[in-house]
Parts: sequence; C-alpha cells; structure tokens
Amino acid sequence: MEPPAQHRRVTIVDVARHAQVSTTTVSKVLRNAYGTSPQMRAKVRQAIADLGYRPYAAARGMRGQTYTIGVMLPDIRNPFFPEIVDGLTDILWETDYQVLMAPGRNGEKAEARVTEAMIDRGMDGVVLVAPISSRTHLEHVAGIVPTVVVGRHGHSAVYDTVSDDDLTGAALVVDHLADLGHRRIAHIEHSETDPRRIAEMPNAIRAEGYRQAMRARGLEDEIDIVSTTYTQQGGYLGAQQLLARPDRPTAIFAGADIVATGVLQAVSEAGLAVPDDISIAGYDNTSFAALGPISLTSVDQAGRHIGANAAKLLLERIADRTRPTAQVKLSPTLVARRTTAPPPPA
Amino acid sequence: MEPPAQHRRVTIVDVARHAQVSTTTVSKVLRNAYGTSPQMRAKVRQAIADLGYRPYAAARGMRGQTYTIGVMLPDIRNPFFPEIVDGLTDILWETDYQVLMAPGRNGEKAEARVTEAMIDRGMDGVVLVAPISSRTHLEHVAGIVPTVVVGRHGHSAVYDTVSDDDLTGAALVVDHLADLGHRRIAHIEHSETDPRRIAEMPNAIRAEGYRQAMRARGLEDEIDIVSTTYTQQGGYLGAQQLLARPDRPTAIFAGADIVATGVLQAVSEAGLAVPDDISIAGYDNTSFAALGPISLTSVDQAGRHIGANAAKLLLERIADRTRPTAQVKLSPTLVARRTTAPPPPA
DNA sequence: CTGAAAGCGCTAACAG
DNA sequence: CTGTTAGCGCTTTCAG
Repeated sequence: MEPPAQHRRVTIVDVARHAQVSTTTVSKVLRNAYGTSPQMRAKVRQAIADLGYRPYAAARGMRGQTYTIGVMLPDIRNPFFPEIVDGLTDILWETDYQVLMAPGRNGEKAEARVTEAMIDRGMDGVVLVAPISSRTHLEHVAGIVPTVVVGRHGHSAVYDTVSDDDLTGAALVVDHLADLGHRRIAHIEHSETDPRRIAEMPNAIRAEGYRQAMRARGLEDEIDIVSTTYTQQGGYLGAQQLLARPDRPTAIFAGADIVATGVLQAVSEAGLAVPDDISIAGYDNTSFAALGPISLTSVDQAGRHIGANAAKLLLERIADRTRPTAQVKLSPTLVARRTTAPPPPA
Repeated sequence: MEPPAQHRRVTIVDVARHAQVSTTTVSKVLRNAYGTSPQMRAKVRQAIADLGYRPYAAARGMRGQTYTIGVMLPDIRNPFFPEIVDGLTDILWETDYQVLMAPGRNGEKAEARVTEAMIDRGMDGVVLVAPISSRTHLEHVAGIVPTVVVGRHGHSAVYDTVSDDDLTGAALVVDHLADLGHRRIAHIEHSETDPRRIAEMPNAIRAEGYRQAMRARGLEDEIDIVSTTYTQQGGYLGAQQLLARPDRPTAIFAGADIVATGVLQAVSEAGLAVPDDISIAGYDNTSFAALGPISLTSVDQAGRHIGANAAKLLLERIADRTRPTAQVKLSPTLVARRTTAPPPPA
C-alpha cells in the first residue's frame, strides 16, 4: 500500500496489474482491437479510469501509431489558413488523432525541416497546405507517411490532393470587373519562376486564369501582372508599382485577401478612393473581407470544406495505404462587395 | 553489398556499424555529449552524412528528450498570436528544437486535451499562450513538463510567466481618450466570471485597468463595460449593444484589435463615422491596425519580444528544472492613429 | 479469447 | 575515451 513514486507515469503494466489481466489485453482494449470479451473490456476500462491512465504516445509510436497528424501551414498570418484548420479539426476532433501544426514559412528549407520533423516524430499522417517544395520532395514525404497536399494542383500517384479551381476563380474576378466596364485590370501575383511548379501552384494558376480570362474578353493587350508575394507587404509594394504606371489600372485583382490589404493601404496613401477611383478584388473571402469598412470583393474557396475533405482523405489513406489517390477539386464562387464598381469616366 | 530494404529507416545501429564504433558513441556525438574524441566525432559525422541518418525522435523520447516544444494558442484567428510565435521561432530556430502548435480554442476542455496530448507525446517543454485553464491545471502541467505561461499574470512557483502590463496598457488608452476630451468611454471585455481567474487573465486586467483609469480621471460615473469575447463577432455584438444606449458612448475601447474589427463593422453599419462620430481604440497593435484604411489606435505589447522571452525562459528551465521561476513583465506603448479624435460637439 | 515474450530505436549506467 | 548491456512503454507475433 505504498503510494506510487512521485513522478512515475501510470503505465500499461500498472493497468494490467490493477485489472488482473495481461498487458496484451489492455493494449487491445486501448486500440479497440479484435479479440477481447466484453467482460475483459469492462474490467480494463474500469482500471484505466481508476488509475487515470493515458497511453504514452511516444512509446506507442515505436511499434504502432502515434495518433498524431501534422499540418504544415505556409504562413500563419494569412487569415485564410485558419479556415482550413477548422475544417480539419471538425473531422479529426471526433477521432483519437491530435492535430499539431508547424509553419513552413514559405521556404523550401523550412518546409523540408518541418516535414522531416514530422516524419521523425512518427506522425501517422500529414497535411501539407500550399507547399512550395518540389514535387520530388512531396512524393518522398508521401512515400514515408500518408500525405494529403492542399491547394496545389497536379496529379500524384502517392498523395491525395484537395484544391480549389483557381483557373475558374480568377476568371470570375476578371469577368466581374470586365462586366462592370473595366479594361485596365491588373493582377498582383505571388512570384513563381520555377517551371516545374508553375503548373501546380495555386498562385501561378490564378495568374494563368487571369491571363486566359483577359484574352477571352479581348483584353490581351491590357494584361498587366506584377510579381510579389502573397503577403500584406507584397500587396503594398505591388500596388505602388501599379499606381506609378503612366496609364494606371482602373482595377486591381489581388491574388489573395492578404495581398488586398496591402493594396488598400497603398491606394489609400496615394489619396485614391475605392471604388470610385479604382476597384480592388481579392481571393479567399476571409472574414477580413466581409468586414464593414473594408467590404472587399473576393473569391470564396470554402476553406472549411477544403480542410474537411483533406481530413477525410487522410483518414482513408491511413486506413488503406494502397487505395488509389484521389484529387478533390472544389468550385469557387464570387462574393461581390463594395470595393468594386464601374471605372471612373475617362 | 546489397541495397537496404526499401522502407527500413536508417538507425543508430547502421551508423555505428558504418563508422565502426559503438552506438553509444554515435548517441554521444548526436547529443554533443561530453567524452568523445575529435576523430570519433569526425568518423561518426561522416557516417551520418553517408547514410542520411536522422534520429527517430519518438524513440529518443523514450529515454531522453524528444526535441519538441509545444505551443498552445488560444485562437489561431487572432492576428496577435503570430507575433508571439515569430518571437519564439526566432530563438528556437537556432536550436535542435522543433516547435509544434495546437489550438486551445478558448475552452477548458480543449486546453486540457491539448496539454495532455503534449505531455503524452513527451514534449520537452510547452508554452501556453493566454490559457484559460485553472491555475491548478497549469501547475499540474508544469509539474510534469517545463512550462512557460504567456499573457497571464500571477506568480507561480512551478512555471515561468511572460506578460504585458495590461493595467498600464488599458490606462494608456483611457488617458489618451480622456485627453482628447472624451468622457463617455465604454469598454468591451472578454467575459470572465471565474473569481479565481479574474486576478490573472489579461482580459480581466485590462477591464480593471480601464476602471481604475476612469476613476483616476474622475469618470467613475461613466464606466460602461460590455462583456463578450475577444473575437470579431464579440466586438460586433458588443458594439451593437453600446450603440443602442440612449446616451451612446463617444469612444469605445476594444480589449483587442480583433474585437475592434467587429466594432468598426457595427459602427459602419449604424451609419456612424470614425472618428468624427465615435472614436475606437484597440489593443495588440497587430499589422491589421496599421493598415491605411483602418489606421486603428492601439496598444503595442511587442508580441515578438514576448515570444522571444518565453523561448529563452523555456530553454533555461529545460536546462535547469530547479531554478527559481521568473516573471517577465513587458511595458506596452500607445500607438495613436486615425480612429481616435476629439468627441463630436455636444 | 488470453497471455508470455520479443523488440521498436534510442539513451543511461556501468565497466573496461 | 569507448563499448556492453539493460531498459523506456508499448504493440506484436506466437503459443496456449
């Protein structure tokens, strides 16, 4: 009857002893595995409750699963990503899996470090949101751990993907602006120079969608793209360039809402009124866009659904690593608000 | 000379064999531990490079450290928290530690789940940002794993704290508004009813700072607090209540910038102009506040410094779990922008 | 259906 | 300074 040593954790052995069964049985109950009688289960469950036992995930990982899912986010400042995380959590909350996130910082080195860290920690699955890493690296990761890639196009035989139809999304914006009467519609993109990634990255596809839509409207001569980054700063600098043009655009299509925030900033500093002097549209329809004083026209890509789909695909793949990969593509919609209006009279 | 089995990880045994040394030696080199000759180190390093070996963190955790630090964030939407994370990462990036984050979702149950998950995964240390859990729970966690609590006041003998002087911060806002000539200054707080937490939570202390400052300016009869939450939605609903008052306030002090976004929304919908009809101030000085069209007066609490301090304290505590706990308190500053101005003439 | 025993990859004692 | 050995807590064969 002596008290347990101050800092020793309750282990499976303690539970087994308390319930008068073997550790194997306890382990089976823990995993809801096949082959335990109801009485055994009840006894074990009681012992677990009595002792306040929780399995040590690190140890479980040595033989089986860690019940941990890693989510790599490119940028924790972009208000779009929380939507995806919410969608993931909605699904995973009901399961035994714990979600752990890490910032990829929009850099190949940082992303490699994060993915390696997740692999080394024995994570059962990973969700990579808008990764910039090479396809080779993504497939390498997916070869080791079940992987879902979010927001990146392209078909892979080893990982599942969930993405938004960025080509269509960009066209929605261009058409909306052209319908309002704009011709000089400029675009601010997140710079992408690697040809191997151009076909896959959402930012590159939005830019391509912009080009195609401009051509479709007979505005090929008005195509005007500034390359910066999907950050507030990127939007600010990009807009400054555009506003300095001799024939400045009457509308700016920012590749992401976070970019639009910087654009608004630059436009306001230039003493221009939105939408009277210039129209602004974003992409992502973050809660920021809906905000009264901002009221930004934006493309909604249903981040929560994206996240939920990613979670489901990941669970399926964890359950069966050999099933064929799936590509889920969701359709965006345009939410027109007060930052877009007909252009000022020439 | 046969190739290694397709999917077996390279282990410390492989490295030891390749370098013709014992696993102990490899382990020591890995940890930069005392007692290895330069030649040994070189040989081992070479073998590690040759084989592309990376230690399996889950296994290391069984005996020693996992080289993982957990960060619990209450709300991944609040743009203030990335600042803290950046500060943490600045320091931890140089070390072997990997930062993994999880959302506490502003709920006691969710927080318990997250802290347990971190403990169960053998994390070497945790940073809890603005936790709402009971002090008992915090001390329980800190008794198991080195812990730094951020943004919560109160002295503990088992965990270190880093916080902002919220009492002063709130006073800065009230004084600023009172100096401009406001008397009917209202405050929107994040509701706190648990008496045990009132003395510790930053939201409660900001509210108290507001009360004290109002009294100090002889405005005790004008004290007007609405209790909601530190979210955009909370700000929106809180402002709607305030604007419906028969004698509506001429200034609203929102307890956080994210709250101010909702306030701006409600004010705009009510057809009021900022700052001509009503002044608005926030707290946190997020990048959103600096934004041109918003230009929100706010209190800067140097999130990056908070994060860096937390990281340093945590590393110190991991190195020496018996050193006395420290309480770092940083001083906020007011950043006056365009959402505050003298009240409209009565 | 249940249990005994081996071992996952690593580190910590302890010898030499 | 280096190596041998014994586990960490759990899951997994494999017998009973």
